[in-house]
Amino acid sequence: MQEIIIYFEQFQRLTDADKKAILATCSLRNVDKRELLEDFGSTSKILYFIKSGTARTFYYKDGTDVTEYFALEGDLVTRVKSMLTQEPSLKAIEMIEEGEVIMINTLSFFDLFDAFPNIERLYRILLQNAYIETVDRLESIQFKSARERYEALINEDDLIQKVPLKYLASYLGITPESLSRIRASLQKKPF
Amino acid sequence: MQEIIIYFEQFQRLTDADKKAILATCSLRNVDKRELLEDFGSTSKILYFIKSGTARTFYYKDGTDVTEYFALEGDLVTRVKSMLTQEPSLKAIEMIEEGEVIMINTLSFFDLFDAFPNIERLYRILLQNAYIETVDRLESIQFKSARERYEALINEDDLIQKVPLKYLASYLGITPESLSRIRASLQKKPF
DNA sequence: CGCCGAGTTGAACTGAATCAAGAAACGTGG
DNA sequence: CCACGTTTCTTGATTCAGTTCAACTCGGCG
Repeated sequence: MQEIIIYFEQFQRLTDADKKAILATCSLRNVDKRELLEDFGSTSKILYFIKSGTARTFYYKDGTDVTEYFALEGDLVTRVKSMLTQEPSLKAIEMIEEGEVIMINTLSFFDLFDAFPNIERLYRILLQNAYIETVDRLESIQFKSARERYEALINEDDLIQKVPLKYLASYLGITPESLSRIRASLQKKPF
Repeated sequence: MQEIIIYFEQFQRLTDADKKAILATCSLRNVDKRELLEDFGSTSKILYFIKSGTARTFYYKDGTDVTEYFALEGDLVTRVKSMLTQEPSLKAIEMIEEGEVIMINTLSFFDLFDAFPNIERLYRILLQNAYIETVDRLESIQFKSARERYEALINEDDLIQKVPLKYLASYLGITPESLSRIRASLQKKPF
């Protein structure tokens, strides 16, 4: 489970004791394609790190499936609001491609804060980054056209192209038909 | 400056020592209408609490003035990204109505974290709340019509109705003309 | 007063949604 | 490993919310 330590150390230098404490809150899980990491209605107590595979958080909005977020290899996922408020979530986390995830027990993890200040700092930085990402995404939805948003998305990580189109469409806030047309038009003039 | 303590205690119980430490990082400022609390290009080192008056953060997007956020009486405002990353901001904070603000020196405030765990916790909660608010706003922009967004906005705090229409429009991600039409149509059938 | 920015109203235009139908890809069972 | 049915993706025609551009009105301030 070293992957997660390597990931964390991008943001905050950790001592051996820090690392050991973190690893004690973690466990591994293999997940099949289509399997749910977390189901609707439950309260989030786990933060997932995607070792391999692809996941998404999604929910039903007026009966249609809406993808809120994609987690590719090396990303963290959780149902943020539920994890932060400890209220049941209306969202679920599903594996799009089978893979392996590291599960961080958030309650044990939060308990480390008193004894391990680096870990609390790390957590704060993760939270800040996620926040900034959301603010940026808000701006992009508000002021960019569907096409610009799609282009920005594949530029930032082209792995995302292997995700089924219908999931991508709802993530971008457009219909699958529109996304299909955007793709077709990019084929013709990809500049 | 008790107002800010009262505000904070909604989220985290504070000892007298906590309060004293917080107040030592605060100062007061009277601000005129149209005056900038923070100008473009500077790096954010202050978190503002609006004692009275109204403020907004805004920036120029392709030459047009875009309001990112409104802060009414009893709200906190800052240029989040710049405050968190300590990079210069392309945004500014302006007073829409003259009033009085409490300025929290964030660098001193962050320095309190080691000695005052309650304050670090408080900060984390504030960050979490702001994050959740942003996630909700993202969802509303993505899935609600302009009219629904406007209705939701005035429902949550009708003080916002006294803000000039053009600022409201860009906040909602629509043109002033569209907002004017929405208002006109609500006059006719306000149900 | 008269000007100027803010708000309103109208008409034409456009990006994306909707509805509908066909093509391709996918997986499951024989 | 193929055949069939289901799901996913594409393409077309139409509609609609919101934009753009332009002209006009109103209210406040010098």
